Amino acid sequence: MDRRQRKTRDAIFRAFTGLLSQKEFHRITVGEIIERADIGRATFYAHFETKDDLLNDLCEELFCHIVDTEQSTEPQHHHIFEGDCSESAFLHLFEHLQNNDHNLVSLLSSYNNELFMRYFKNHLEQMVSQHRSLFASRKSDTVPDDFWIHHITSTLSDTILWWIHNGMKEPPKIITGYFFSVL
Amino acid sequence: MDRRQRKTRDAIFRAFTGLLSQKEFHRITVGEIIERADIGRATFYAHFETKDDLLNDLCEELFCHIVDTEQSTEPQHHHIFEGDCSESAFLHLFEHLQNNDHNLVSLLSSYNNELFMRYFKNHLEQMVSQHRSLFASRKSDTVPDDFWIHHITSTLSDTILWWIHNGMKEPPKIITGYFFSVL
DNA sequence: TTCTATACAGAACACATCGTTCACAAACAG
DNA sequence: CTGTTTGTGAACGATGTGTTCTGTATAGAA
Repeated sequence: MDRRQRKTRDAIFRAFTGLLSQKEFHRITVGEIIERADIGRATFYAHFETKDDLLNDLCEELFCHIVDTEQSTEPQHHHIFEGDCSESAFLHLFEHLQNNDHNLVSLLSSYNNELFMRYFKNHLEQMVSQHRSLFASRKSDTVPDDFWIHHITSTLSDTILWWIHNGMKEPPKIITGYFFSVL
Repeated sequence: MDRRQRKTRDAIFRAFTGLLSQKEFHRITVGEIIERADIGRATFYAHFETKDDLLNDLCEELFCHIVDTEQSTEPQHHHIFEGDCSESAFLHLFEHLQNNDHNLVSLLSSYNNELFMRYFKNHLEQMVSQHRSLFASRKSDTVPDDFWIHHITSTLSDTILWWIHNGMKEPPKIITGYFFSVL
């Protein structure tokens, strides 16, 4: 990819995430984005069809990034964590949010938008499904499987949002404990 | 209140809820609303400052309605329900959604918006707080009170949304059962 | 380095939507 | 009937959108 393209694309993303942490998505104008990114109007539309397109691409990028770091750093932590080794995946998620992914946290804490939350929950549901066996013992026989998976995912998502909105005061280990305590 | 005011106000609400079940809030224009409500542009702005204002008022109206019917119909069901009598409040909520409140269900099932969900969750949190004692025995000592209340509320909200998005196939009693099974 | 393709700048454009204004008509209350 | 309130319809400036154009600068290949 052309170096120029990369530069402007990054500039647009930076400007956009900055604005997203300040105001709701639908209150952000293309004019603000290009002013902050210091690019021409036509340039913006050369890269993205609409504002929604930009948001889509940003989501893709953010969650690609999460998956990458999860897979690359998880093995290192496996032997450090002294509990159930499958639980470490979730502990690691909380740690990652606290230490690395300020962009993601900033988006989750501010005016969240529908599309972004959909991406987020999809990602969490994938993760929960992968570790399904971990929760099997906690499941009551009276609820169907799809409801159960949905419930775990929702609880994880709501726990993360509660944590972030309360300033992430609790250390990741404690939050992970909360999460498993209520299941 | 003037009969004319009531008529136009209702016409605006009808047009607005109809449109809300078809498309996202921020894609709805004032032009569409007044065309569907068959009123003049100036009339709309005589009743509501902005589109957001209209949404606000609609939310107020919807949740006032829920509270009214809850309080008026609950006593009749108390002696019919054979389980714990506090659980009947939640059973009743599910029944009410299935039988009476098509407007609310339609809004919850379609493109939901931030403001509307905030109202909804606030209402549920009030309800959960009122019946706090019902959940005390299920609470683990390791989680703090505020997290516990938040978790119950989220679970209730997510259960309702899951139910609606799956076509409300399960009878209210079953769903109430699911809700209490996962706590 | 030189050449060529392509990305960007900057301005102008038509278009849609917003929220306001005003003069006039219709419905209301006493 | 009479004065007041409410709705009508058209027009307005302001703001944002997405496109188009010409000229310039830069990347990457020869």
